[in-house]
This record gives sequence, structure tokens and C-alpha cells, in this order.
Amino acid sequence: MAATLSTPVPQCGHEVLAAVLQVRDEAPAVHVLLWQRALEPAAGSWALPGGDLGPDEHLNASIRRQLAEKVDVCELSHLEQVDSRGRPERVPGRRVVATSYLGLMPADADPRLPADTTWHPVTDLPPMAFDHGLIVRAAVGRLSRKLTYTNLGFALAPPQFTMSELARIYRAALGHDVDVTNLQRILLRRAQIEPTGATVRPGRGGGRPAAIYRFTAHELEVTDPFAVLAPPRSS
Amino acid sequence: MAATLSTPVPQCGHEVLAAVLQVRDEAPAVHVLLWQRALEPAAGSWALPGGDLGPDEHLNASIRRQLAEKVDVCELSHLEQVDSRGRPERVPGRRVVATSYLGLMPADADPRLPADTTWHPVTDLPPMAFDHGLIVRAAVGRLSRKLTYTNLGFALAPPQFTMSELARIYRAALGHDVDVTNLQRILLRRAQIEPTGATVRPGRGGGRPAAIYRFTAHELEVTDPFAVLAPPRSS
DNA sequence: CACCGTTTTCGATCCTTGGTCGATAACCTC
DNA sequence: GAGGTTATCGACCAAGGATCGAAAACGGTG
Repeated sequence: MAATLSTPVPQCGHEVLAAVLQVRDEAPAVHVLLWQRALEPAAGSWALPGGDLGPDEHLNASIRRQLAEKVDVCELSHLEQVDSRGRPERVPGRRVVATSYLGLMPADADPRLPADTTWHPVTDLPPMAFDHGLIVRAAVGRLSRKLTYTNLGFALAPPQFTMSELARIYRAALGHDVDVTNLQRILLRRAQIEPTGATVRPGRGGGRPAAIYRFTAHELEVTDPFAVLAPPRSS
Repeated sequence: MAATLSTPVPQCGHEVLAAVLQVRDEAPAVHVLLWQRALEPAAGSWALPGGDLGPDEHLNASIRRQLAEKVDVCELSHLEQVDSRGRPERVPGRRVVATSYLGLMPADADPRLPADTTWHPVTDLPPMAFDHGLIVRAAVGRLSRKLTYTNLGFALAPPQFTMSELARIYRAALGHDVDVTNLQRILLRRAQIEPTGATVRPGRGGGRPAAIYRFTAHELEVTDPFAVLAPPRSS
């Protein structure tokens, strides 16, 4: 009954891990921030940033603190919890439950990184420590799904962008082709983006100058969860 | 760097909690399984079933074990993780991280319950212990959203049902009106349900006999996450 | 057994949304 | 200014859901 109180507190650790994702210029794919473990276990393999939850620490505060060891947290445009994993064998020699997070960084951010830390395209991950590869996959899946029914694009895009640049970001994050015309019409109708009025000068070789857009909001909004079986639309 | 190993394991508990939801006859709303606490803290208020994670226990295994103290787990038609909460003050006098689950039971199930345990409509919750009210709300939200883009209805519906009965279940779970015609066409097109061929005899007062349907699958499938910005359709 | 009320079921229409494609606009270089 | 290039816009099509009304299939009643 009152098991919450009568049971002795088990000796069990809790850690937070973050898959920080970014679309970078190097490759047309999503990149994830990884650091290479120097010590056992899993020395030499790559791991997600994170660490143990402090004794009196919020989960959110903890992941922010742990991330601060690797990157400038101010550059993070989005951070959300993904899931928790508690397989007893997930880390050898230690019982630790992990709560994983999805972090996002705009494409123009290029934070300084410690020597053991670099970006890796998620399409070509190095040998990963523990279950961190699974966590990356879960985070990437969460990102691509949420890109389609929320305004989460704001977290991947730079403050200003042309539609071509934005399409490139969406292509990388979704893993498939994205029609520029479609993207523009959809995001405009959803009022996710708006033109700034400015245009960019075409490069050598010419071409029509591209209009510069920005996202209208910088916090997560569910545009329309595609309310199948929707409430009677009042509009 | 290797904080994962160098830091001493903090004394921190981990519990699992489940919001088991069901559409019941008593009220046209989703009901949640709650038990009334007899001991402090929060004596008298209502709590979700759950308890401490065992030292060598999977998270999923733990919530199933804890739930078994309250209901016949075999009647659970679905169980999935929702999120984790780690506010240090969430349970007074004890530092414990909670991972919450959404459990579902078909409308026709009526399991035996311990004396301290009953169903409560989520639209009219009693005084709740700790942050359990928030967990219920998160679970209900997860349910209603997933009902629209997955076949999760199978977990709420009885093995056989008429469209009117199913519409009643969806109305309760979604919290708004549902057109029977729409529901039928959508679920048929998505191949989520199929007619059994049988019909039900109309009650006194007459009426056309209703066709009896069943769900085609009993495991979670994403019908079509409404792939906005979809990959080029190959069909 | 014809009529009526009831409930379910089916079909037709409208609207919104996204996908596709071609035409046009605005720029470059030569 | 001709030709190449890129961006933008508009027209069209298809699919899916919402809405509504008609038809079907029953029980009850006179």
C-alpha cells in the first residue's frame, strides 16, 4: 500500500543525457554533439554529454548544468525531455537510470568545444558508449516528427534565412526531399514564418534575390496536431 | 569529463507511477484509477498506483509489478512511458524521481479493486497527492492526441462494439463531440476497424440494427503521423 | 398491416490542405 | 540585350475530413 514510504530507498543512480542536434554545413544531415570517453568503461567510444543528477537538483536544471561543461548553454534554442531508460545492464558495473533530452542549436551557431568533443552526423555515428546510440535515434525521431506538426523549425534555423536555406535545414532534419514552394506556403499559412522585407544579394552567376524570412515565435507551439476527429472548428 | 564515474552515487530514490485510464459507464468521461493514502505524507488525498523501482528492475517491469498490487495487469490493453519528474520538493521529506506511465483499459473491463482504490473521472479529480494531478493531466493529454493519429482506440474499446458505442468512447477520451459518420469512415479507411458481420438487436423503441465492429490490430501503430512535408509519395 | 418514431448507415457535397508543375520575375555575366 | 540562374508565384490536382440529408432497418401502435 504505502510502498512509497515503507520500502528502503534503493541505492540507485540517476543521470541525465542530452542529444544536442544541429544542422551543419559539413554534411546535409543532422549532427549530434559527442565526446570521446578516455576512461573505462567504454573507453574510446563516444558518449552523449550529461552526468549524475545532483542531490537537490531539478532534472531540467541538471541537464543544463551538465551541458554547460561542453557548450555555451545560451546557444541552445530548445531543450525538451525525451524519455527515461532503466535497463539494469545499460551501464556495466553500475545501476543508473538515464533521462534523455533533445537539445537543438540553430544552424549558424558554432560554439567552442572542449578537445574531446565534436559534432558527428547522425547518419554515420562512431562507436557509441552504452545505449547512447539508441538515445540519439530516439531524439532524431522526435525532432523529425515534431518538425511536421509544430513550429520547432525555429530552433534549427538561424534568426534570418532564405527559403532555400530553410529548405536545406528541413531536408537534413527530415531525411528526405522538401519542396521549397511547399515549405514556404505551409509555413506562411501556419504563420510560423514572416518575411522581413529584406532580400539577399544573389551570388556570382546571378539569380533572383531571395527574400529573407524569420520565425514569428521562438517557443514551441503546436500548429495543428492535425486534429483528426477534431473539435468543431470555430473559425 | 568522466563525471559519470568519478561522482559518488547520490542517495536518490526512483519511483514509477501509472495513470490507468478507462472510459466507464458512470460518466461520459475518462476515469483514472486512484487509491486513497492512509498514511502521511498527504494522508487522505488520492494517489496514483506505483512505487519504488527495484534495485535490478527494468522500468517497464517495475510499473507492471507495482500495478499488479492494484489491478489484474492482464486487463491492461496498453502501457507506455509518458515522462519523468524530478523536482526535489515534489514529495516532501524525500528526494525521489518519478517516471510516469499511461495505462489503458478497455471499456468493458471491470477489474476487482482493493478497498482503498476506485475510479475517478478526470474531469472531477479529488484532492491529489504530490504532483499526481499533473501526471494525470499529462497522461490524458497524451491519450487524446494519440487517439487522433494512431490506432490507440483499440486499447479503450471492448473487443466488439457498434459505432455508436465507439463514438461514445472517443467523445469521452477526446473531450469533444465526435460525428459517428466521420469516425466510421476514417477508421475504416485507415483499416483500423473492420465489421464482424454480426449486428446487434435494437432495443425497445426500435431502430436499425447496428453493425458490430472490431479493431484489426491490438498493438500501437501510427496510421499516418500526418506527414506534412512528407517524403515523395511513391504510390 | 400501414404508419410513425427511432437508430443506423450510406452517399453527395463542400472545404481545407498538401503535392506537383510550369510560368514569371529579378538578378548575374558576357 | 541574350542567355543562364535562382527565386517566387499561381494554377491545378488529389486526398482527407466535415457536414448534412436521404435511405435503410427495426420496434411499437392503432
